[in-house]
Amino acid sequence: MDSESTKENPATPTPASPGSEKRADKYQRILEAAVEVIAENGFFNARVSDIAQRAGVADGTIYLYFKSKDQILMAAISNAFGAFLDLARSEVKSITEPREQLRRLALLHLTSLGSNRNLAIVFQTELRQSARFLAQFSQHQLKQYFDLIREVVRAGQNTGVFRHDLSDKIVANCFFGSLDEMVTSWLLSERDYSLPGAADAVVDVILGGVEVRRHS
Amino acid sequence: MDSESTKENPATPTPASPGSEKRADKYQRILEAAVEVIAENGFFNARVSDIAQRAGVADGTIYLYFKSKDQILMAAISNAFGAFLDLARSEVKSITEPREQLRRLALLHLTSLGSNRNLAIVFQTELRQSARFLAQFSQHQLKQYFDLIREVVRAGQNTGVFRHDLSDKIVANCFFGSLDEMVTSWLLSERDYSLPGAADAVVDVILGGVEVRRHS
Amino acid sequence: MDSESTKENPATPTPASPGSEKRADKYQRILEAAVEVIAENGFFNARVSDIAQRAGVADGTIYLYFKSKDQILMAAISNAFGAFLDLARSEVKSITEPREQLRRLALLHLTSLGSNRNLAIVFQTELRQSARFLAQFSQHQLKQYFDLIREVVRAGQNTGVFRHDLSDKIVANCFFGSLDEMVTSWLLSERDYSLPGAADAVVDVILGGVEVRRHS
Amino acid sequence: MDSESTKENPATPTPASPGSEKRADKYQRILEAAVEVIAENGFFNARVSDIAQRAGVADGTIYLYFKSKDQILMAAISNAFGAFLDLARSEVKSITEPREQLRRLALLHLTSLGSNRNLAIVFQTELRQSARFLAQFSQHQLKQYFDLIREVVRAGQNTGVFRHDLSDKIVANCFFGSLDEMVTSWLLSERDYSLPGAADAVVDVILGGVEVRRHS
DNA sequence: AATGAATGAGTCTTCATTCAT
DNA sequence: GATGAATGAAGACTCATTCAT
Repeated sequence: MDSESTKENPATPTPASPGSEKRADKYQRILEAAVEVIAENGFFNARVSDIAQRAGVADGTIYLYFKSKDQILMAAISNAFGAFLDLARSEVKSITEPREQLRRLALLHLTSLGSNRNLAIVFQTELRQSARFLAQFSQHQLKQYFDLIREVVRAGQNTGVFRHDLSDKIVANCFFGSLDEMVTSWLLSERDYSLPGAADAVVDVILGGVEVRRHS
Repeated sequence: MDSESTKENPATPTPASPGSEKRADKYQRILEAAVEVIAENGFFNARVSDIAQRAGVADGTIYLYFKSKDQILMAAISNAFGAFLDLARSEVKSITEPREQLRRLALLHLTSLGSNRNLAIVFQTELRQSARFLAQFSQHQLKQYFDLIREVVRAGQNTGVFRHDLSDKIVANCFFGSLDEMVTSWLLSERDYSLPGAADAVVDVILGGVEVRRHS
Repeated sequence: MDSESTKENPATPTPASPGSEKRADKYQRILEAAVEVIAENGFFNARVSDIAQRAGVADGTIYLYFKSKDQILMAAISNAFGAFLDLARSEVKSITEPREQLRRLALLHLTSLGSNRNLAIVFQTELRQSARFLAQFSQHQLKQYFDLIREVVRAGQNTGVFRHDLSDKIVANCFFGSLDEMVTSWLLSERDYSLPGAADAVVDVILGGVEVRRHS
Repeated sequence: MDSESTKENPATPTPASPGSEKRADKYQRILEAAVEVIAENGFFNARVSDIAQRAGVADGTIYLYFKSKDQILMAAISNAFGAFLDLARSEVKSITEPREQLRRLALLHLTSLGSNRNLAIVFQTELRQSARFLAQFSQHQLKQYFDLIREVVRAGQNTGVFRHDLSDKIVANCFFGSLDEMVTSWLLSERDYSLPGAADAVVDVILGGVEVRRHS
């Protein structure tokens, strides 16, 4: 995690030299192994040799696909989040009602992370391990997710279903922060309940508020 | 969560032998140095010798006060958060109106972290660096903060000002998650705006919801 | 010691199976690439894959022609020095006057290394990198060069043009050492002067000595 | 031996922080151990852990005294050569006759390296391992030795005992190269003869030349 | 014969921790 | 109690060599 080593573009969803299907397969195996090992030990305590072993390759092979240990985490997160972002965009496009759009996003968010505990751990804990990492990722991909949410919010405001007196940025922060905290809370609990099942409740709070609505 | 606010709180582990004031002073200096160094470099890249230097003590002296590097981080967080928790409890006690109580908590949350950037970094990123740390902290201290929030929520429900159809746990998650995300977002931004100034807006979303209220 | 001069000489180890001209060609290309890469990076920092790339062959192909990285350096030096030795013997044979023979050897020595900087670097620095290499080379090939010089010296002594009170071994050492140092010195300088141009001056010192000759 | 790692000043004859006599002692022990291990294995094949073991310290201790493996070699050579250079200057100052001065320098040169085989190996082989090393060392210390020789030569020319038609630079190269080659040759031989014993013979060649002096 | 992806042994360096002073 | 020199375990990364294709 030298400052030097984080300069490069973290998003390399494809192997350096495309090569055969075998190559792409090995790339994926390493990525998946990395997520597992990192989830179990944390990034700094994860040994490259453990990732190699889990992926079923030799230590040196890792470096045919990734420049450094840092790059593995970057790639794993970029890879997974890129897929999530595509899904999120599809969901939003498939419907037009802003409230329903937020509901779908919440469900996708909780489903995606609720179905892959290791990935959830990496997202909720490792991603934030350093301000540097977070800042980089934030600027590249997380920002796009926030922008998507903010667009939905602004659309809702324009349609007249959402309040105009709220900053779309703050609403997006509340929406994302609430979901994020649900995931963290779920991870730290016994996880004996369904995370996606909480989507409606969260959206209910964000949309409807906590206060009792008086029919004044 | 200023350094001033840490004078006395039950969650702060005291030095092995209470000893003189000098001892307590050195203990504090190490803790403050740790927060600075960790905020600057991240926990894993922070060297114990750097913390010692910043605190103005020898490397070995650190180990007269703390068992390990891990323990320093734990103690620093416990120490600061304990002080915060004391303040939070005072605020809640000082008034009775649940909506105002939430408002005060939000303001305290954002003020505490907004006034000490290093501490904010440690909370938002380093604390979460590993599931291990987070789990420990979560069970011991964060839970008490959540419980405080949940009590306020339930009180509001009992008073009839908050909706009964919401889980206090989920509301607490949304409340905390929203504030938490505001802090993270602020850290990653240029920080050219006042974090406490956003407290009302966040509470407004959580209390009033995003949807336009009809039948007014 | 130009690449031209290496066509045929007995000291060049030939490929395992003589095979086609293509094979011999590839062998030569690897050798030349090795000298270039080693001159640029030093033997230990020269990677076999770099040599392969420079030679336009695959990494593995190197090992069809050479047993190990060490062997490449040995072969490259043997190859080049063998060619030089052939030339040196021809020069000596072509004339009979000992002083002129030494003069021709000096000129050949400085011309050969002065016209191929990479080879000069390999000779002056890489060959001596380890006592192991130097000892091997010294016993096999350099000794023949020294023997040639010593023969000339002894011939001169027998003819009466050279002093009898000097050990031919020490004279050979001085002759070779002087030339050798001229090359090293030239390599480390800006190389803005002609190395062969210094041949006469060196021979002048060795033959005539530094002292002013009285009784003239 | 990265290009980066050779930028720093190679001459650090004293420990980073002076400290006690013990510290200086350990510094010397490491330096001596380094010369031994490097002489036996060559610089690239010498392991830092071997140097540590030979010096009777832990691996990590090496790095309290030297920045890198490279720096150890640099320091060892600088250290030894610096001492030699001081002696050489003393010798030259102690007398005034140029021929005698050269004779003393030759004797010192061969005695110094002839009495410490390991140091001789490091000088004759490791020092030249890379043009980079050689260039650096050459510019800083070896140049001073050459300058000393050249001054003696010029003094001799001014006094009228040495020929005026010779470049002092070339004479110095011949003088040094001859001695240097004597050492190399001695190292590669069985070393069953005395190296200093050859000093007079070498000086005899350089001063008197190989040609028979005719009383024309 | 040629390839080049894969291997895995090898090592420099860091730094948390200890302990003699 | 305080020091800081010393320790030594640990691990990311390189690259000569192999071998299935």
